[in-house]
Amino acid sequence: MTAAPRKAPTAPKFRRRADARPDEILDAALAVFTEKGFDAARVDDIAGRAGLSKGAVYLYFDSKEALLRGLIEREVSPIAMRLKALADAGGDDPQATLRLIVTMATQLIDDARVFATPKLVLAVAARFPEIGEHYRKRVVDQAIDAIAGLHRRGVEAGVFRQADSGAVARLVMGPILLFAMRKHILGAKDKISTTARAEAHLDLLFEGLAVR
Amino acid sequence: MTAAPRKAPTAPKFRRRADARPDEILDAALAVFTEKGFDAARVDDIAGRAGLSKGAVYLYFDSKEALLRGLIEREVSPIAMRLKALADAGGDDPQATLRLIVTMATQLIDDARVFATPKLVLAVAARFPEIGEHYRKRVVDQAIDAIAGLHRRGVEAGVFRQADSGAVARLVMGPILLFAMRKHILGAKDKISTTARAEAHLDLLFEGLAVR
DNA sequence: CATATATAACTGACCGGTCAGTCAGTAGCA
DNA sequence: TGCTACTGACTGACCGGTCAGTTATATATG
Repeated sequence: MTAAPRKAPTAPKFRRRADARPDEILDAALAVFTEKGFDAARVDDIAGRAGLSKGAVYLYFDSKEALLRGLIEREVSPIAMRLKALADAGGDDPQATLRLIVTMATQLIDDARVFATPKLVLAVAARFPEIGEHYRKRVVDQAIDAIAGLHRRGVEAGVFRQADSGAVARLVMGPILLFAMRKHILGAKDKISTTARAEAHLDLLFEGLAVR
Repeated sequence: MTAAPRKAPTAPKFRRRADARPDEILDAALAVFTEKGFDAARVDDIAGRAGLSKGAVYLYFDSKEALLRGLIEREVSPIAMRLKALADAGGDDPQATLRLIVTMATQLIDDARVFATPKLVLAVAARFPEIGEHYRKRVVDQAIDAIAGLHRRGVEAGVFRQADSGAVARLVMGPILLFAMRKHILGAKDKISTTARAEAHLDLLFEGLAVR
């Protein structure tokens, strides 16, 4: 909250940090948008949390909507990267790769900060359809395609059964998303460990429900 | 939009229908909230769509927020009912019941009107946590519990493999939810038939991915 | 090192538009 | 004639966005 004085006995009212500002403002915007929604969030609140006045925010962003767009934009790339990294990890062993993806995704999405952007996107998508669509194309569909591709390679390699690859992708992602939504959006607080959850998911994923 | 005149050559400016009003207003509210979000929706819009003036809305509801709460309340029960009906259908054959549930749920949620309330809940849950929690307890968790119970009965009957019932429930619901979200919130428009999707889901659900 | 000058970073009071909620009055009905 | 359902103009608060003025820092000068 209060800026640390450097040496002068009187703390300066503000410091010049033009290059760090945009990121600080976006951090604050993500926090406030996530917790109040886009409309209910006041630019004043965002400015306050970033340690600036409202006017300063408008030095870096044209409008409240620009704040939203800039935020989504900044958050999308890292997630897309992470997805790519997950999919590329050990591409020659589809089974092990799938285990890795499920385990990591389960753990990642359990973190409220990681899920903050998806949560925000879900909340604003009705008002800003392009944001929703952009997010789907760059994140959701990338993940789905990666898993579908992984499945196809696994079928060729003889380690996966023949099946609809799209359905496989949904079977991998769906349960993880469902849990995250219950927890981060609908306020559930079950206390199963992420590893236990991933293991149970993987067991069912590979073996199915049928007795044999 | 325009009220149908009953017999008079000049259409009356309004009709006395006090008992039908609340539902009409809630219908309009659901439409406008879903399409614009809670804040961006104007009470004037809702009134207009219901064929009334804004003042009339306040004869039936205390506030905009009361409109939201009344709406969720009204929409929760039917869905809970429907879930109960699905779960109770043919309780002595767990396998067939699961097939039925997946097929029906896949079809139901494909309808934008059916998914309108869940979509709205997801959007407002950040601002009104009790609404999210209420919806989870009365709808989401009911569905999860119903499927988990079904699985346990199936295990006892020897038709399902032993497994974590919670994980089974997520494996049943998750993929359906994921598809609905992509379609209704993120604007995806794939054109797989619902029956094909349900079949692919069921195949994987029962048989899993492992080769045998 | 001290002082003057320039300018970038920032503040906060203010304006204008929007909208939830109110209420005095009007239309339909019995 | 009286009652109920309803209208629509109005109000008051709120908030996005602006801008004249202030403060911190960099640079120039002695």
